[in-house]
Amino acid sequence: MTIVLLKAYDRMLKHFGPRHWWPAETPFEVIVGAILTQNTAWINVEKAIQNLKSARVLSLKGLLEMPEKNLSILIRPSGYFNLKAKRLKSMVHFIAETYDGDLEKMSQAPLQILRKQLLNVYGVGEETADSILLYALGKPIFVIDAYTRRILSRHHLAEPNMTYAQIQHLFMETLPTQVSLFREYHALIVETGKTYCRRTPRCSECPLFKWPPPPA
DNA sequence: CACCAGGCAAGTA
DNA sequence: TACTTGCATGGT
Repeated sequence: MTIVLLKAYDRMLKHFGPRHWWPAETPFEVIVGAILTQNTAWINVEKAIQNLKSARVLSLKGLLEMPEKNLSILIRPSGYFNLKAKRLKSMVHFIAETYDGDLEKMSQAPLQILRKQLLNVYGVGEETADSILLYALGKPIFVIDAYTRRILSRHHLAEPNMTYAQIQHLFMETLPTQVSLFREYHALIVETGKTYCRRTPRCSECPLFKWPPPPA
């Protein structure tokens, strides 16, 4: 499995080049984006983020002070706006209360402690928690998303009914524990997924096509 | 027009 | 534990 995953990485890297993810200017923006992108096309998240920037509230203090109702109007383009406004509020309250609003301080905490705390925040599940840990806080944990599942499944490397933890272990017990690798690998999976592995795929042009084991 | 996009929580059995 | 459903905009 080690060779298989590293080979897949090489192919995607050669095809797309380094991604330098996550597409955000600050760690705080990563956290906001991680919540806004839940089951949502990134293009719509960009519009919501831009609205927050234009309103000059894309900061912990800005979101803390803004009424939830106003916030929901700004993030409207990202969909589920009432729900996500509540989730963003929960997140900034958690950071303010637990780490004094200091992401630098937050990133000093141990990975497993942080992960449990994040999963305890309303609106944060495993993927969102791990995205924040890896891309905002620099913690070595591998992010599993819909594209990861779909790509592995189509190449017969995993069953569709495997749990998040099982897929995550597959990567983390196989790859060297390195933040830069985990970041780049997941970024390449998303790029490959977006371009070639949607529900209606373009397998023949995918960098992982005709590579063992091939898609059905 | 129908379908889908980088999930999650709450409800049901 | 293992499903099902609501949440919502914008692009194809």
